[in-house]
Amino acid sequence: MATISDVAKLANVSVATVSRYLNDSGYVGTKSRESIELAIKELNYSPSEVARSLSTKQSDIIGLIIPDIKNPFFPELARAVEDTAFEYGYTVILCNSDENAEKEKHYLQKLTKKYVAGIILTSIIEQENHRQSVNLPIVALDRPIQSEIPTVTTNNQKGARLATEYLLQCGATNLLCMSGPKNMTSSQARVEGFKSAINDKEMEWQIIESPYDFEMAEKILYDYLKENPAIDGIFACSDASAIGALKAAHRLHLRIPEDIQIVGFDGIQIGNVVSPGLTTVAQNIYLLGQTATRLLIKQIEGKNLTETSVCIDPELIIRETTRKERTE
Amino acid sequence: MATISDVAKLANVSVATVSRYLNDSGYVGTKSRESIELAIKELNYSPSEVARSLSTKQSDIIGLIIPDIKNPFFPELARAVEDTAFEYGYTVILCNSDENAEKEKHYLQKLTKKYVAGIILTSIIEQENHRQSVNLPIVALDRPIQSEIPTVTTNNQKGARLATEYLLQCGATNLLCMSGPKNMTSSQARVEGFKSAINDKEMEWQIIESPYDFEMAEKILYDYLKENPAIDGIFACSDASAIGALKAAHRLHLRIPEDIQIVGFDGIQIGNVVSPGLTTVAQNIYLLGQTATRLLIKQIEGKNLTETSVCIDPELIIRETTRKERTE
DNA sequence: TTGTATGCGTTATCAG
DNA sequence: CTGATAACGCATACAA
Repeated sequence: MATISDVAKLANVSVATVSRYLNDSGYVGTKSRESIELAIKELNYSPSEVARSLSTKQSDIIGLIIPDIKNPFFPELARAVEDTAFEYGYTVILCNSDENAEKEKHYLQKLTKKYVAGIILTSIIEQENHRQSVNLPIVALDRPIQSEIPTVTTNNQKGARLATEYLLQCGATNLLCMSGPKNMTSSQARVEGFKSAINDKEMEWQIIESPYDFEMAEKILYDYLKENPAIDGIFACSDASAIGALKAAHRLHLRIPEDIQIVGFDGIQIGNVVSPGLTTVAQNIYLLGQTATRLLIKQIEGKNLTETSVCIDPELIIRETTRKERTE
Repeated sequence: MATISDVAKLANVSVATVSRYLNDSGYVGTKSRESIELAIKELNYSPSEVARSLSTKQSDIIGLIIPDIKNPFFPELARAVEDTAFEYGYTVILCNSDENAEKEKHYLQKLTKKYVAGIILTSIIEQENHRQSVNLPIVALDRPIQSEIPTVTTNNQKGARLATEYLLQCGATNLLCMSGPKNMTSSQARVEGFKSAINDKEMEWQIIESPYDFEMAEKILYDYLKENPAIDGIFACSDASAIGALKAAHRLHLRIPEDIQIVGFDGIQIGNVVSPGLTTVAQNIYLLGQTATRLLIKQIEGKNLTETSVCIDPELIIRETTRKERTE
């Protein structure tokens, strides 16, 4: 690996000049420029980012901390982040926190030691004072952390309301809301949305908690539906649990959507391959990741943020787990 | 951020001693040790990995280059890599190459500039001399690159043979093999496996090419099945195309598995949520990633490899897109 | 057992 | 416009 001083020697100039050329900071004469360019070609030189980092105390690495890339929501998000990072010349380190506070902290520290330029965080830890422990640009994704930290989220409440209202329009009269883990603010917001749609309507409804996991959801719902056969509409706070519900309903020989209707939340691809196709409130996952990354890079590059937080509207995608809307 | 010399000062020793303590290389007296430990606590010191990298010309970063994290095969793989890396104290940079040679090269160079410790590569570029262009530990994953580079793959041929033989046992008599892109060696191997199972049996069979993509596969197969209604068994070289085939068959009102049977390849999660559940040749994706990472780390740490390449057997998972095997 | 000095590859300051 | 040179934070050979 050739170094900057190799280039300098070959080009008969000083390293300072080469450095100036590389970063086009300051002047560099035409002659010098030419010989430098030649030397760089000659030596196939390319600057060491590590040395550069040490000097500038910055790198072009972005840390992305998510719960689990296997969770079907995150690949698309990660992809959006990586694409956007790539576009701006950054590179991303992937960290799976498993919703585990210890692991999350570990990564936060590790990333700091690497002089990463900034961090995108999908965190469960809400009470923790992240900004204090790491003195870096951060943006919270999908789940808000603290008021001071820029956040990109979906309008969960609105989405949930949309879903629930649609379910009612489609004739459901006895609703079940499958919430996510209680400590997730996004799940809380979705439950709120559900309630706001029910509002004061006189009808049967109930809420149960279920993890965002196919199999767990299936198990829980199988038992629950057996005990509560009157339920004819389900709003699940995630597509994962919606699909679990779908399977449970199948096992109970319930016809979908005739006997029971289901609406999910997230808009992950699987919802479209399952049959019947899952009606769901789709988050704009790609936009979410892209926006977060752009917000982060703006911070990194010192531009002050005009918008400190952004909330993206989800969209109801109607497929086959709901009946046709009645347009009387 | 405290530095090593801050610690040295506070502990009343030299930086060299602190450094020795940190890496426990060389001697360090009990007294020094104690005061150093104290100072480190005091200052909440933690060494800069960047400076360390510059000095040692090594880092604890592993580069992972894959086609697309959105492709449902890769999240699990990436997770395995990350888990294993984490276990050994490494960290991973995620790169999506989009099967694009330019992008792949770009990342290869970029990673080199970062002094990454090694690279795990799922490459399409077979003719390229990777090892030459980057002088780093590399291991090829899923798809072999060059003979000299350690490779971790699934036994594709064997898996495909298994699948095809099973299809025959289940009574299929007119087979279609949906291959992947021609230039993928893994797809080639699977086609070979298919052929070897057919061997000299007198029967109808044909091969068509289809990308590993739900929608494309569905489109292609819809047209094809319409023209060739006699086909009663499909071996798809990927679960993605198998699922596409499933949807196409649905649209044509073919009953599965009564009218047409399908076996996929990969063992991605979606295969289990789709209905009917997809019979498939499951790769041990996690083991694949874990093995590759271990192999890489061994190289990085200078241990010579006893096994330069490993080939993992896949497993036939029987679900509902095939009929019961006839045990006459 | 410990400290000094030098190098790792860049950037950046400050004289020329 | 250009060139020394200190600094970035750490590792390490060599002395002491």
